[in-house]
Amino acid sequence: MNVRVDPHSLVPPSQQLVAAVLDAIAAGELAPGDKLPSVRGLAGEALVNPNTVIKAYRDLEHLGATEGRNGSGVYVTAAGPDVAKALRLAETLATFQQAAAAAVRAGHDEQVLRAAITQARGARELGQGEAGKQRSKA
Amino acid sequence: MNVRVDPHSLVPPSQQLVAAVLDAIAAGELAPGDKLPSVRGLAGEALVNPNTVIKAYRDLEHLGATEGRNGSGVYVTAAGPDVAKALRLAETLATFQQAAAAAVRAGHDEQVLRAAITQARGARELGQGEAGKQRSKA
DNA sequence: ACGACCGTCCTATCGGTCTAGGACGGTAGG
DNA sequence: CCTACCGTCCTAGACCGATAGGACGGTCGT
Repeated sequence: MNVRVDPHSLVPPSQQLVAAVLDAIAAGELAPGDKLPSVRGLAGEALVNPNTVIKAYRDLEHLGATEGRNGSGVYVTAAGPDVAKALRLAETLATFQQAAAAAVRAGHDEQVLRAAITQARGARELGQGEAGKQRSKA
Repeated sequence: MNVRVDPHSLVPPSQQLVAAVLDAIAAGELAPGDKLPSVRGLAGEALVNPNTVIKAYRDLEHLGATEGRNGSGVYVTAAGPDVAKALRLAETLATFQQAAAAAVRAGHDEQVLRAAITQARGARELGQGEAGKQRSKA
């Protein structure tokens, strides 16, 4: 799972962790019933405080994507993939609309923006292969 | 000028003010030599602290878009429009690329995204008329 | 000269977030 | 049973940005 956390970003580390976990669930990297990394383990890997991971896991539980079992671990719920995908669809569309409006307002040519989309799709198809490998290996 | 500041946003109020002023300069709403709103006036209008406006004005001066004259006011520099346009072009393209990549990764159809661009362009052409009126009136 | 307005600076405080470190009880495998 | 690991909670502190309020000197029209 992608656990890179940028401490200089405007979006707080805990939210970056939430997004990373949701991405992993939506991508099928974490399936329902799978156990998430331990609080201390993920904290060490992402170089953040365990309390920050706790907060992220609590947010994920409130979203219904995961459930924590005391003393055992945090697990992906059956509804996890649906929740993660729905959230990502809504969020990314909203931010994309804002970004598109801002870019158009700044004077960017529509053709340049379309090219950026095509480029993003191309870059995605390359990375998609790796994700599939990781899943089949798990 | 658009001085709406969202206190709940992740981007700090001072940066929102910077963006709003740059937008106004890039749109021609504020021409070189024009005086920006007073620190206290803008603070009252945007419902923020005068110190927050001071910080925004200082950032704008560092960018080279404005210059403050002690006791008189803050004025748009000759290079202001160029600076503002260049900044907006670079910033909006970067955020657009990120948003596009995220949207594609989330599974959005390329056609949906293209439609969002077209829609943004349509919305812009409507608002552009007002901006032109305001400028010709000034 | 005077008064209103201006930008600037200063100190103190508050709120949110992350960090630090320790403690508790539950779970599970040997 | 016992040990290791787990999630959870707590207190305390640091940090950053915005807020609050006051003070200073410069500018400009009258």
